[in-house]
Amino acid sequence: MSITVLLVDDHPVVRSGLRAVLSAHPSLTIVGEAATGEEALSLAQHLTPAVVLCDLRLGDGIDGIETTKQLRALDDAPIVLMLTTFDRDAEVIGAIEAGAAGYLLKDAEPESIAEAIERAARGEIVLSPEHATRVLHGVRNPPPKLTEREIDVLALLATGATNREIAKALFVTEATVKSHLSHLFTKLQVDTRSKAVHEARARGFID
Amino acid sequence: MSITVLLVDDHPVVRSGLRAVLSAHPSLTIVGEAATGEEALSLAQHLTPAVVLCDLRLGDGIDGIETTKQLRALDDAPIVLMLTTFDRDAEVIGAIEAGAAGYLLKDAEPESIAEAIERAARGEIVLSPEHATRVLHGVRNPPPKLTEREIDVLALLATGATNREIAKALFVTEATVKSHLSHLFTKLQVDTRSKAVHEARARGFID
DNA sequence: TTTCATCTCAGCCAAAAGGTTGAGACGGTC
DNA sequence: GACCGTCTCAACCTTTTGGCTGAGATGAAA
Repeated sequence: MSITVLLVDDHPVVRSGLRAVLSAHPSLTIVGEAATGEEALSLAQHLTPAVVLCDLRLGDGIDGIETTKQLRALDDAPIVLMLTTFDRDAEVIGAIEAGAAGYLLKDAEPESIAEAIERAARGEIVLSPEHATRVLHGVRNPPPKLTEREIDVLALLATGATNREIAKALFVTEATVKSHLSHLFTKLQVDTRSKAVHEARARGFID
Repeated sequence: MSITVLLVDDHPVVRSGLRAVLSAHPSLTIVGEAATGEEALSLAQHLTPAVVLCDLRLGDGIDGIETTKQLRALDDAPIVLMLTTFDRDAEVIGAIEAGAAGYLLKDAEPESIAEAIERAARGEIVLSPEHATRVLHGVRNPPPKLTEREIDVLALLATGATNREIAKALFVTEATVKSHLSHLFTKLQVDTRSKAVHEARARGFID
């Protein structure tokens, strides 16, 4: 009995590569490909694959995390494995929270990708030791929840904006910006704007 | 007469994808694959491919730019096409300066990748209109040359370090750090450390 | 030799950033 | 109604940053 797999990646070349690599395994059958999250959801409903291999970044439209959430909410919910180029703490944790059964790096060997799919299909959680550690750590030290306004400030901060510029852009006073910044610093455990940007980047809050 | 192509990418999946996509074109013949720059140089000498399709980032070892330089210095120098996920000004210009005949984004359609190889093999320069514009712009506005010490400071700056921390790390006084920063600001045409980091990132000086 | 770039450092001053405390308004929740 | 989180703002103060000018040491290049 072959495991049915749906590939989701916005890069045609990567899809072809995965298809080439995985079709060498008789235990896997690729039943479809999607380039966007929307397409993935539509195809998953029609094809009811056992496993969806989904890129975290999907160009336009909904992202991999959101796609995963919606896939897992389907009636015949497939097992979802996230595939990505980089590994960021916040994203790994986000993927697991969204219902993904695992998180794979694209530079993995073809063998280990196939093996991961098989293990996931058997109901196992597939994480590298480092990822597993970080997910557990993330559960113990949950990432701080930033408010909408704080994220607004953070986004502008990352562009190098001064408090005055941020204030003007958000239609508030500098005092308000400083207040948000103070909270951000506390939540991110830093004491300068530059460190805040660095930390936020490391944690995956910004790109 | 088929165009011989050598694939260079550190991701096995991407190599398989390119092979699958390009082997559909009878005018192209893939004669080899390499996962590192060193391997690429060795194979290029033995296989003398007409075109080398080379990823810009190659994990460990020498990077795509350096690989390109060395490939172009060979006796039977192949035409080099850079393949990359992101497009950064400094990298596009760097690739062209290193002797690459073009710069392709990985999310390109398979058709356009094959077409680009054919055009490059005919001696054309393959750049998207936006890239061409930016390369020309880069020639008119050459990117500022940063000194070693300035890059040291920049690297620490990007981690959110204060002047005092940078000074301590580099075994100089804060005055010296401020001096380097002043020069950096002038060269990057910014006026705050945060903007400097943002600008340096945008220009590809740091990741 | 002279010139030039680089790296180093100093002092001065104004502007920006950061810490602290406190507080009003609003909406949702218990 | 009381409580809490969020967003908003203010005053006060210290530290950090950035602009400016100037300058000594070194080494490479013209």
